[in-house]
Amino acid sequence: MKKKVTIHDLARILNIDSSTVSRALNDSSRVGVITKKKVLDLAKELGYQRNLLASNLRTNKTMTIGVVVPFISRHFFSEAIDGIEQAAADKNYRVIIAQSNDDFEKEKHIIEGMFMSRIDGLLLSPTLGTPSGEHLNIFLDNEIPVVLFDRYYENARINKVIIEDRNAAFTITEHLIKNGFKNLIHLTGNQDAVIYKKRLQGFKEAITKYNLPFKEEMVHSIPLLPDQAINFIEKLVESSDPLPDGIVCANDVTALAIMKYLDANTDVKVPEDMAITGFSNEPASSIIKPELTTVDQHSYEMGRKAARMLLDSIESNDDYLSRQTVVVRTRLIVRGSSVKSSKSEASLDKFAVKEIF
Amino acid sequence: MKKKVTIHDLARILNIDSSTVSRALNDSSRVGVITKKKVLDLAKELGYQRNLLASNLRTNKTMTIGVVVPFISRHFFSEAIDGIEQAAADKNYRVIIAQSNDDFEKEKHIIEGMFMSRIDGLLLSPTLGTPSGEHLNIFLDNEIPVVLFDRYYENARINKVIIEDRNAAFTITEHLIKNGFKNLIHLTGNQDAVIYKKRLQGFKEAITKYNLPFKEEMVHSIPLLPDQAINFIEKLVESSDPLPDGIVCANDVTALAIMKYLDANTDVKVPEDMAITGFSNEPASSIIKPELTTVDQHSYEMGRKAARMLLDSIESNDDYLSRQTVVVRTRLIVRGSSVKSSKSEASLDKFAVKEIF
DNA sequence: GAAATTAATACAATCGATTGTATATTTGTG
DNA sequence: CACAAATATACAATCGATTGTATTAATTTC
Repeated sequence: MKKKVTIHDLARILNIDSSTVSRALNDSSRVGVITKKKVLDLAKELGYQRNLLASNLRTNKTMTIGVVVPFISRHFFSEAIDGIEQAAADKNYRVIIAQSNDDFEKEKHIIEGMFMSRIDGLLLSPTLGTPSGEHLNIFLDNEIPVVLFDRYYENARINKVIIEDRNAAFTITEHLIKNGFKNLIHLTGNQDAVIYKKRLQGFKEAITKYNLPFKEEMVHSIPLLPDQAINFIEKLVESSDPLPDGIVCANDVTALAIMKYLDANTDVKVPEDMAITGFSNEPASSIIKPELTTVDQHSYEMGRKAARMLLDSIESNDDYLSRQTVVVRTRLIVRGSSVKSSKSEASLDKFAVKEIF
Repeated sequence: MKKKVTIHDLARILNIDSSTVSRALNDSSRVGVITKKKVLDLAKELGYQRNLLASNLRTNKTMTIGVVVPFISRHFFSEAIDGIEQAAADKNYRVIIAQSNDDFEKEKHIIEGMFMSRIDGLLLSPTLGTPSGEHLNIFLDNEIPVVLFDRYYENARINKVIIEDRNAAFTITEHLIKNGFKNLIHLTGNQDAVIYKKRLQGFKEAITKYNLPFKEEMVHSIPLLPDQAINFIEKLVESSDPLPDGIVCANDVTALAIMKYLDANTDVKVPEDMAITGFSNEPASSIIKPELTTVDQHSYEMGRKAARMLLDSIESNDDYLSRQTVVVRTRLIVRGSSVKSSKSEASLDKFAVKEIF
């Protein structure tokens, strides 16, 4: 690897001190216009690029925030990242992104790496099933701002931007009940994850509110991935008699997998025989037929809010300790998978959207 | 922000020199076991974390590679990133990811930032429609390895990992022709982008080979995004009489949008009245009904290969100049959108998969 | 036991940029 | 013109870690 151009090279060539070069490059008023021009011209000519390692080391600031999410490919997260990048760009911060693949050890490793790289702040949507965020202590102990988004730890005193999972799950379940589906089950994920716990609560509350019988067997907890969902629905169809007339899934990918399975391998029609709902509004949920009723989480907004909160924390070291939680509104998106075509609510506003809070 | 623990803090407390602390932390044989243990224990106790800015500055190595893609949410890219991360982890390299949103200025900005952060190598899938990679010169001039993947510049002497776009497009078009679709059109993107140019070539070659008439009107070039595709198909259905009986789309998202549109707003049935094919095998392409015939690009493999190539370049400074191009095999995935259910090829192997190259 | 090795640690320079202080030069003021 | 103020630049320390060289202490060898 070749030696890169440094301010010292520029200084030597121009016969001036490197401090003057540095100030010229930073457009300081302490350098004369002629010298400044000479420096800038030469820098351009030689392709000088500031060494951020040196610069950041000296200034103790990297103007960089780290973002760690479970899967960058999930629509929710990639949209959120768009929002984060927007907010960061507004304040001239760089963003570095990494994914944990929902693997706690990987998350820990990434976070340590980011700490060692001295990022100015961290945005994290943590691995599911990790009840406490102790690995974040390097950041917290060193007073480097951290903001969690979407996923979070129930008791940790960390800034966060979240949705009202309980409420959203309540509303989507209520929607099913009002549309005549009364024999519901709930497909949920790891109950150590707050978001799934809350969604289950919402489901249960809706059942209870409408005086339907709640039984533990109505709740099935599995890793919320497509193949697991297929295993689940396969067994359900074989064994369960009568079948439930509605499944409230805690995410979209499982809902989609179930719909695909039912269509390809059974006579069960969605929504006539069974309604299906998801959670997150992945793009594929409006590709499938019938389209999937789901909850939109305003991912872009959420990312932007979380980033703003983080940047505020970074720039005002003082009130950093005032931990806050921002709750982002969600939207129920009613689509074909949950309304029998004859139904009134359905025909009236087939693609109804309802803000939940 | 609090002062972070440094090797000098550890040195002062233990009454030894910071160089000894450094060597102890790096498990050098030049430090006695007792001292080593004392250092390690204290480091743990105080939560010491190496400052990579300082370390990398001194060693002139960051053990980090940068990855820049147009959209991290596209299945192809996120899978490729998985492959990259795997290959990098094998060699203890960190990966930082950024997305250009297919915006050249943003890409340039990101790349400059990565250069200033002194990454050891760059993996890039560049913005479409930028015919030359001059902004990569900072890297090339400084002999920092760059590997392009999927998208590339036609004439640049840069290592790359690509697919045989022409061949793949030829095969998918040929597949349509063999299945009785002979009045085909091609929906393509920006012709400054090599990949789309090659796909068009492949389309044209197949048409020619089977002695079908080729007319320029058969090719439609638009920004390959869903809403643009809907505009296109809307006008096509209105104006064109007779309609083509097949559309070869240069990517999946436009193919999906077209299928959705036809199903919701017209009587045109896929594939009976019109076959549709895509390119890239996005997850939604197997969610839609009928499922979408498309080309799989072995994205994970491609990412891994590209990363390996990059890491090899990084670790052997000598033969860096031997530019090479690796071509990854593609697979034709035949699904429902291109085979009339009565057709023989269809019934024989409905979900046929064919390696192309 | 004295000289020669080896082991363990200290000293000091360095990576590239920033920044407070000092110095030299120019300009302005009465 | 002499002195103060402003301008332009140089000097030197610093950020935190690494690393070549020097020094001291401990061990081995004959």
